[in-house]
Amino acid sequence: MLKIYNTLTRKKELFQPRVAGKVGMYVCGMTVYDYCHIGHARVMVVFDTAARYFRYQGYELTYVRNITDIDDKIIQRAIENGEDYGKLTERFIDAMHEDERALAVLPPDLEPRATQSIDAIIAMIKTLVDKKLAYVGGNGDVFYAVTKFKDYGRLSGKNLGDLQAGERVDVDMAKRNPMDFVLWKMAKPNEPAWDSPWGLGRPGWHIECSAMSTCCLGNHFDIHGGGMDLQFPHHENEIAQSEGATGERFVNVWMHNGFVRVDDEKMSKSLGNFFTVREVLKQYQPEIIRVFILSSHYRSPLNYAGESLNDAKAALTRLYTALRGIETATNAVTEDAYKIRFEQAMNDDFNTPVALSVLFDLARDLNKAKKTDQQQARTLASTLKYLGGLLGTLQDDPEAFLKGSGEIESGKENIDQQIQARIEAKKSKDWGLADKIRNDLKEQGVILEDSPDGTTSWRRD
RNA sequence: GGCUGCGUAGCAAAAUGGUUAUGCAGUGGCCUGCAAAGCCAUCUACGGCGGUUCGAUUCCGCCCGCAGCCUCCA
Repeated sequence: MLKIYNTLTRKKELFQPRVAGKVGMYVCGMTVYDYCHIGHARVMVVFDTAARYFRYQGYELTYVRNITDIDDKIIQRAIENGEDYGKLTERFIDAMHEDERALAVLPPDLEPRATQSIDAIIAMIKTLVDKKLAYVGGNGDVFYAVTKFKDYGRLSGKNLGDLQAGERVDVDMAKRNPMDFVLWKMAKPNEPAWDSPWGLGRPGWHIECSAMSTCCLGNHFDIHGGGMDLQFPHHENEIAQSEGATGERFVNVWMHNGFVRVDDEKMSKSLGNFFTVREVLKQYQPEIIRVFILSSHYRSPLNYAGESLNDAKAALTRLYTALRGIETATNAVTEDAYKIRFEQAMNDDFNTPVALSVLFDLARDLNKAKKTDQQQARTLASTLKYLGGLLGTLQDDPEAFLKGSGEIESGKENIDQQIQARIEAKKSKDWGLADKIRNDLKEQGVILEDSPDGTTSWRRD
């Protein structure tokens, strides 16, 4: 029985789909004006893992993750670059999809874009204006009147009184209440704009998610996810908009993932302490990043450091080393004991660190079986690969992972030659030469491993 | 200031009212020409002070420290 921590109730709850056997999940995606960093990668990997698990559990899942392709930052970046904003967003959408594929993140079922959802956005704003939940401000922008929504602040545990006491809020005189937020923003000259009942302009950030999620999944759906920082005000505002407009409950379960940190500080664009996915990929194989992300629970902070990536690499190396040289069959019988433990972990609010620990126990068993019982070894290896697959890992050929992908062929040939030379040296008991070859290769980052049968295999350090 | 959440061994990271997490690193052993890998054994814990309890790292209170949100941010 799957339990999920619901931000709304601050408790783990038994997951009960609105419609038996079906799940609708919406996740706030990227604003595409720059490359994805590791924090974005975490959202992608975390919810991809959840999506995979829902499907594994037999649910018919509709997974929606939007793209914010119009907002202030995009416009600003386009101006800085002297680039058409549409060209800019296309570029970064492509880059995002590339990163996603690298991290074995399966595409969501629907990926709506703000600029392609303008009609739905305008319709929702219109409803809100008609219901007097929204008004046109002094500057022509349309605002949501937060005081008209009784539950405002419930998700983030805030109340309007406390918020208004905050002094850092820039009071916009066009608003009636400082906490009111913009639904439709009037265009300045030469800005991208769409026609609306309130004039040429563009949607505010919060409304697009309300419009796109209800469009794709209906007024009321199961799960809404995103980073912790979106809890307030973004998700709070979404609730106000959607429930205000439809009069129905919006979302049953709110899931928020924790941040990636650098030196105990949030990794973010504004702090400038971020590492892009493509940057990290130059140094580490993509699967290492994925395992790094899954090695901590999705709600916990995840500290980014070279050391942590190295840990993930070592962990993954152990698993692939266990799988090395064993035939795995896709339809093979799986070891139920491990499968059960794995599922128990995942059922407990997607506890991937525990799920991974099950894989390590399995690997130990597999290593033992390799020496004694080949049939059992195959079963365990198949189970390991199968369970790993549920986390989106261990699907590579073990040799390919251990030898490093994108290896230069000539490099490989050279290594093979050296290994041959060393085998000859060993045959003539020239240990000095044999050790020299091994050390030379080690300095090139190649580690040799002799088998009892006289053959030698290698892997990258 | 208000509201969330966190504080676990050398590092990372989980669970749990009494019994092995797990990965890396360390130590001893097996294996090996020697290594590596693997296997076996093993050492390092639960921020501080009180309370509840037969018993608390685990529940409660207070304190200290840290982070996040309250402003665009995954």
